[in-house]
Amino acid sequence: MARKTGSHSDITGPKVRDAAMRLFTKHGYAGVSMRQIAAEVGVQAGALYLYTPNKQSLLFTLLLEQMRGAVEGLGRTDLSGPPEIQIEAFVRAHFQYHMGGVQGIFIPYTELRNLTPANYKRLEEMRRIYERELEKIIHAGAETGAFEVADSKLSTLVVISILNGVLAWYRPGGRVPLADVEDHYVAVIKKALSAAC
Amino acid sequence: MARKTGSHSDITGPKVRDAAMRLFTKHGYAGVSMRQIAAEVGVQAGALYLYTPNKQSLLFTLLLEQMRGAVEGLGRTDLSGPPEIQIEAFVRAHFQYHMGGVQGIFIPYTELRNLTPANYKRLEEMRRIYERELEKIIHAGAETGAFEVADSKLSTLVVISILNGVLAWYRPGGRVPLADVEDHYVAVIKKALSAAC
DNA sequence: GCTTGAACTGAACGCTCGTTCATATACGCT
DNA sequence: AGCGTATATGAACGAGCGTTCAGTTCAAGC
Repeated sequence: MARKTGSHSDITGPKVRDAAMRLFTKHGYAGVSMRQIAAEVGVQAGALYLYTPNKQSLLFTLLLEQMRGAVEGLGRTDLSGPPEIQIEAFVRAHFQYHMGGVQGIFIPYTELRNLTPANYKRLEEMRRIYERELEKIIHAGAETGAFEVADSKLSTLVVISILNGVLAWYRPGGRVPLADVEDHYVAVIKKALSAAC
Repeated sequence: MARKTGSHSDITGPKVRDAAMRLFTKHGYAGVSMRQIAAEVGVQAGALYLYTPNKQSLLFTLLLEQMRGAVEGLGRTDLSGPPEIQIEAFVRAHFQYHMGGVQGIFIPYTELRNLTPANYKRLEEMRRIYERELEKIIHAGAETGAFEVADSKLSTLVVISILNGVLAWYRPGGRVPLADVEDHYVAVIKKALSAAC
């Protein structure tokens, strides 16, 4: 047996990425073997190497696509107007890209630790771009008095961690619809940045 | 060579737990080998099995101690008074136990996925106790009108994820002292639960 | 000082890992 | 219809995995 009927790289390629994405998300990079990914695709392990030079590169590519998508999504977002409006747009853009993707599969940023130093550095730069955008909003809000934040860098870290925290608990098909969760987070973050009542 | 000079289980035992804790936290359960842990302790891999029946049990024990400590710490906390005071006490208790431990090493709850189903179930029950305590506070606040939350179960999830998010980014010795971070989180969570301004 | 048991070594076990490669088959093109 | 190549198999590689164990050494009690 060798090549299978109906096999095509346009089909198998995405299947490989999907399977890797799903498994990395569920079990973590170190907890997933190439043979597991291959089994999920319905192929032998060796065949994966037609689609990726190695396991590390597979993770890196997926994370890179994710980060690029997030940054691009932010680029398409209208971040004008007063800070309260800007922050809402940011939160909604973050939600839309991170949660609205293909059936809510998103490799957590924790997996960045499994990258080689060189690969890590590359993604870290993209992440910085993303977070810088948020920091600008918060800083502007602090200047105008729209927000009450003692330390805008600290507040940025907190808001980012709040947003990423959704990935840790939200599962599609749960009791609360995603749109409601999004609204809830918009409200929470706006209040968190606002002046105390 | 066999037994080493000055060797004693009272010394090696804690060393094993410390090393495992540190490495599991940094690289994740699947990313750490027994030989790595042994090397960190300064011992051969076989010697670890004097202190744990297997790798899985090592993780389980550590996570169990953590959860038990968290629940006990909460038990020692005075959770009386109005909801705004209660929630502050809860946040501070959470911080004190999760961040104030031995040089800030704390295995993230993400590692729960590496437990066997039986072990997972046991810890999940303890976590439920912990979160139930928070939910009671939020629910009480919603009843009295001290908090403005549309869905107290959802708010509980969000607050828990916010609190656990600290572990993802905070590193001891950073720019902002831990006490300031704690105050910041107290303020953020109180505002997040409060009525909109 | 001798004996006994606790603490550890170092080698080995069977497996699984990531990766390579000779080989085989199905597809696309002429 | 037949050729070339894209797509796969399946066996194999060395390395590392978790775990076991016979053997060795140190420490402590009599």
